[in-house]
Amino acid sequence: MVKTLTGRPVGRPREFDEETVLAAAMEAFWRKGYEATSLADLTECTGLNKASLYRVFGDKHELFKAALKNYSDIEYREVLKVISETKSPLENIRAVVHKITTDFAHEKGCMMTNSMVELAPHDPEIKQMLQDFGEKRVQGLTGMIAQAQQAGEIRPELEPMKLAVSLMIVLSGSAAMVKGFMPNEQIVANLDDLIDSWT
Amino acid sequence: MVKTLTGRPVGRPREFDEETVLAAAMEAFWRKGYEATSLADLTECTGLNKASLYRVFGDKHELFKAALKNYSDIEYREVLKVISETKSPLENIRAVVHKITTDFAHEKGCMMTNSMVELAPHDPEIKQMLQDFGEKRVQGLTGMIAQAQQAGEIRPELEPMKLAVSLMIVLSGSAAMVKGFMPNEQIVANLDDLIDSWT
DNA sequence: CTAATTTTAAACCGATTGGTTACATATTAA
DNA sequence: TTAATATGTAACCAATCGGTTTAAAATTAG
Repeated sequence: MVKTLTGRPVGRPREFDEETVLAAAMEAFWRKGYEATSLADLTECTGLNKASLYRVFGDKHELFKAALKNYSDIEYREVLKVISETKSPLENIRAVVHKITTDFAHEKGCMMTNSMVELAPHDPEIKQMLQDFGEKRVQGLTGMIAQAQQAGEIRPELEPMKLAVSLMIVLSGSAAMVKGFMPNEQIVANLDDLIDSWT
Repeated sequence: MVKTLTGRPVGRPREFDEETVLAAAMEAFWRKGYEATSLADLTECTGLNKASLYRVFGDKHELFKAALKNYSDIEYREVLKVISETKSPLENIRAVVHKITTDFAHEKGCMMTNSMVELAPHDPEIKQMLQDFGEKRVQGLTGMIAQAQQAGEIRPELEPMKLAVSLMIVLSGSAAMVKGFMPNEQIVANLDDLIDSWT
C-alpha cells in the first residue's frame, strides 16, 4: 500500500471496510469455532472473495488470530465502559459480570473459552494469546475486588487474587454450560450467589 | 454376524478387540475434538482400516457418539468406585472432585465439556446426550451433598441442588482452564476452597 | 473337499479443503 | 493521455475430507 503526497493510496480503492469484515469473521469463528469454519463460510459472511481475504488478512490462521484479538479488544473496551458508569465497586463487579454473561447468550459462549477448549493444547500461538488476555483479565478483576474490599463491601479475610481466579473459572464454566446445558437465568443466578458469598 | 450351534460366529474371526478400539477412538476425540480428528487419525490410532471401522461402528459421527457414551460410562463407573471406598459424605465429595480433576490433566480436559463447547449448539444429538449425562451428574452430586448436609458437614441453610449446579459449573470451567491457562494445582486449590466455603 | 460367511486391505469415489495465480478493472500521479 | 498500483473475480491447484466398493484371505459348517 504505497501512499502518495496527498495521503491517499495509489490504485483502486477498497470496496469494503476492514473493521466490518473483521467483525463478520469474528462472528463466524465465535459461533462455529476454528475448524468448522471453512473459507467458504468466511467469504460468504464477509462478502469478500478468497483472494482479497488472503491478501488483507493472510491465511485462515492469521485471520483467526486477528478475530480473536478483535474479540478481546471489544470486550475490554465494553467492560471499561460499564465500569465508567461508576456505582460502588461491588456493584461495578456485578455489572461487569452481567455484561459478560449476557454477551455469551445465543449459545455462542465466550470466544476465548471456545478457543481455549478447541485450540490451546495444540496451537502455541493461540495459547499464548489466551494466556496474555487471561492474565489481563485476572489482574483487572483482582483490582476491582481489592477496591470493593477496601470499601468494606467484601469480607476482609478473603484474598482478592483468589476470588478473581475463582470468578474466572466460574465465568469460563458458565460460557461452556450456556452452549447446550443451562439456561442463562440459572447461570446468572449462580454468579449472583457467588458474589453474595463474598459479602 | 451369524452365530452357529457352537456359539462361535461363522467366517473369519476379528483381529481386534472392540473395547480397545473404542477406547483408542475415545482418546483421539477427547484430545483433538470432533472436527480436528480425521478418519486417517482414527485408523492410525485404532489400527483398523476405514472399512472395518465403518462396518463395526458406522460413520464418524456414530463413532463419536459411541466414544462419548463410553467416556460417560467409564467416568460414572470410576466415580462409583471412588465412592464405594466409603469415608464421610463430605470426604466422598472431595474424593470424587479430586478424581475428576486429575482425570482431565494432560490438557485434554473433560470430553463432555469439550463436546459441549465444540458441538452442542449445532448438533442436536450430541446436545441431547450431554443434557442426559449432565442431568445424571447433577442429580448424583445433589444426593451426595444432601447426605453430607444431613451428616452435619455442610451448613444447613444451603440448598444442595444449587451447590451441585455451582459445582458442575466450576468443574466445567476447570476443564476449560486446564487446557491452556491454569496449572492443575491452582484448579484443585480453587475447588478445595469452594467446598470449604460450604462447611 | 466345497459352500457359506466374515474380515481385511487397498483401490477408488466425488466433494471439499485451504491456498494461489492470472487477469480484467479501477484509480492514482504525472 | 500514460505508467504505476491496487482491486475484485474466477479459474485453478494439489491435498485431504468422509465414505464406498471390490476382491483376496481366513475361518466356519457340512
